[in-house]
Amino acid sequence: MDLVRPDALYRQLATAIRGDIQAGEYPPGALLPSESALSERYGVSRPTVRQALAALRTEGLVIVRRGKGSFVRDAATGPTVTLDRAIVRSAGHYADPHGEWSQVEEPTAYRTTTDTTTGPALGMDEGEAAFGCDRLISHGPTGTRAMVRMVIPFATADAAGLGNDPVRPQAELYAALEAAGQRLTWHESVTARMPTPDETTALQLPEGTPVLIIRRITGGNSGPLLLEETRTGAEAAQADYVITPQGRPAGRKPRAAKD
Amino acid sequence: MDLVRPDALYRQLATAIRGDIQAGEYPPGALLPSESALSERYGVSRPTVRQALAALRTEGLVIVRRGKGSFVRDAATGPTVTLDRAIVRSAGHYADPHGEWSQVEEPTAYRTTTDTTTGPALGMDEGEAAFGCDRLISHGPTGTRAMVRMVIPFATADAAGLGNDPVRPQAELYAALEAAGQRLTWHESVTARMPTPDETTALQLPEGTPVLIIRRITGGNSGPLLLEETRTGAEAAQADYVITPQGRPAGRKPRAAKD
DNA sequence: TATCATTTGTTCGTATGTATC
DNA sequence: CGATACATACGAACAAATGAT
Repeated sequence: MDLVRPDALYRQLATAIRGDIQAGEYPPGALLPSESALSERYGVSRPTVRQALAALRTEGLVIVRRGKGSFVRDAATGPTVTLDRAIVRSAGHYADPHGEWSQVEEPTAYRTTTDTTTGPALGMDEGEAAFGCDRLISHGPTGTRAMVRMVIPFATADAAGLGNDPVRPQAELYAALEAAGQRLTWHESVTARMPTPDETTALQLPEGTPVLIIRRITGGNSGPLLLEETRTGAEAAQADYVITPQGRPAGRKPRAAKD
Repeated sequence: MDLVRPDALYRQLATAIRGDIQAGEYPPGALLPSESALSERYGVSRPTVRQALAALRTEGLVIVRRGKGSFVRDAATGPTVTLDRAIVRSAGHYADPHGEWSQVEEPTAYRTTTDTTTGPALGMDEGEAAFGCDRLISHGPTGTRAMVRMVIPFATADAAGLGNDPVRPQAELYAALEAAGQRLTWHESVTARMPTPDETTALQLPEGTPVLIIRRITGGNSGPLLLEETRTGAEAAQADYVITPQGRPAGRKPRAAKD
């Protein structure tokens, strides 16, 4: 709990609490200390605590109930509604068919551990080891940026023969997994929230715009294999799904005034 | 500038300023009065003014620059990127498989004309006549609300034999269209933005949460037939897409901590 | 039912720092 | 440099919701 950097106090406090949540100190659904307790523990005033909590609230990390307290939002068991869409069959892979996306900076590969979000999604416990890889890419024609994160459990990396170098394109990963005898399944879900400070700068977001979050879980013969998460400014992006009757390829898109 | 209702002062102030902006008193790009000026004009303290401005900021209506002032945001929406997801072959319809959604109020049916958004999406010109229908529904287990809007061109209503009463469930509509010999295709896109004040109240959204917008266009043998748009708070909803290999039904969902 | 302690919500006053012009 | 404007932070007080007594 170093509150020493030349940054706003409430931001430091938000960062500290955010870290505690992601580290599992406050698991999903848990009750955070009261505002006055936090105020005392960190030696700041209650307005400052409230400002920090407000930030975490817009990030969708925390839910506050008057008279009760602040709770860590639980995306899995909490009041989350799932709008199920049609069941479909995959045609191709995750694609950049026109080669319009380019890297802004070199991908960052690292070792990480599953947290309360990624763990359950991958069917793993919290704190298990995995490879991580972050990419910051940019869409040439529009300049829109996107962050792509992949989380690859060690077991998956072994199964696909990736060794210690999981940094490679998605298509290659999928091919390696299928070559290893996996029959792939995808599950994608789309949601949105207000960005974190990091995302605001990395994605160059204008004020007041949410981030669109597209999470894709690749499943194999016996459970989830890997997780990809794409984040991009919602004001300049949409996720498109085309659903056509069996056996017939997708036709022209119905949007005319697009290009 | 009535600040009399039994609502929080800063909300009333935000509403007042929002009204002035929408009334054109402060056009896009205009400089708002300074915080102290507003404080004096409305007879409230500066922290209260700041709270009101913060609310307008999260709504995306206002941008604040330190040392300069508060400006009406120029909603110049630039070009958008489409993240194409690869999908083929439909299995089911738009569905509420568990019957968990109920109507909050009676559906509102009306006649409307296509605008710059709905027109191109339906392959029509702007200003053509169509039926419209708005529903406000609620998810029983969680209380989450959603607004569903349907736009049905007259030609489609005729083709499906709907007459002047297009107010009926989606599944029935789809069935009628298929019975009329249409081979249906769906195209869905998901995006998000900050809610309008109307949406905030109708959907009972907490501050700082975006709305998720799911637009579905149903296509037939010779072009788009109808448009559905679902809007719901992103903090409690996600759009789910399951993609499985051909011929095999979708398995268990990879999220474990769900049920 | 009524009361009470706890917790968040709202509002004020005040002071200081920092960016802009 | 000084004036203006926003950013941050503290302290204080009361209102309103909640849950337990």
